[in-house]
Amino acid sequence: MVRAASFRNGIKRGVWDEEEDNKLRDHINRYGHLNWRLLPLFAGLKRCGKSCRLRWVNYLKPGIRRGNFTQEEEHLIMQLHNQLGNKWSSIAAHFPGRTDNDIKNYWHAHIQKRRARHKGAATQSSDSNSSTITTCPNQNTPAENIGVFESNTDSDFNLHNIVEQECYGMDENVMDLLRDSSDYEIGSWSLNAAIEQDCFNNMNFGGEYYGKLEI
DNA sequence: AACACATTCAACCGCAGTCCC
DNA sequence: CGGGACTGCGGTTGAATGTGT
Repeated sequence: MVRAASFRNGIKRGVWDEEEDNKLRDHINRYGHLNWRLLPLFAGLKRCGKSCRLRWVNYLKPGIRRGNFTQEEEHLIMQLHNQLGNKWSSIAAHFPGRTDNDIKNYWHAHIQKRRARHKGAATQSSDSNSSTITTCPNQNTPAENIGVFESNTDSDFNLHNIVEQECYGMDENVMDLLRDSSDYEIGSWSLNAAIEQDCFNNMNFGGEYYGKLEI
């Protein structure tokens, strides 16, 4: 899963081995990293400074947290991404121990792909689904009233359909939040949860797209 | 078992911003 | 002010690993 080690102009590239990690860790623990360009020279590494910095920042620095992201973390990533865009370092600042690279990878590997899947499914389902939604968009409804959501769970119309059909110009991140809800098929709980998390307010979601949702 | 395709994630690349002379 | 050196960031790559056929 890593690039094979190779040399170019005397500089080693690719995967780091344990000995290199130890050299880098020991050197920084002793002397710090005031100058990344000169650091490999003094640490006895055949790497460029950039590579050393990346290795330290993403993997060797104490306190780095690895492993799976929790659902809460994923939701927060989506919220922050909506606010900040692809400012991975700013997003990572909200996750102690997580690196921007980790979050960026997670975003591309999980969240974006899931969206693509959902979009594909939405196209298919909307073709065969004859349900219609009546909304009152553009009512300039205050944000605190946005969450009004009336759902008849006996009908075949539920949050799933709303989200998958993307009928409201709904923000992608909000849709992801709703999709992830355990009672996605019913919807009311997850919408409330999203409201509780201030998703709508934070995402410039209020008023512009939603009035009262009537189904 | 063997192959093909998909996924993951560590690492590289290029660019922009900052600092210093 | 201009230019070079350096750092940090975001986009992208590519090889190992996983999964399906």
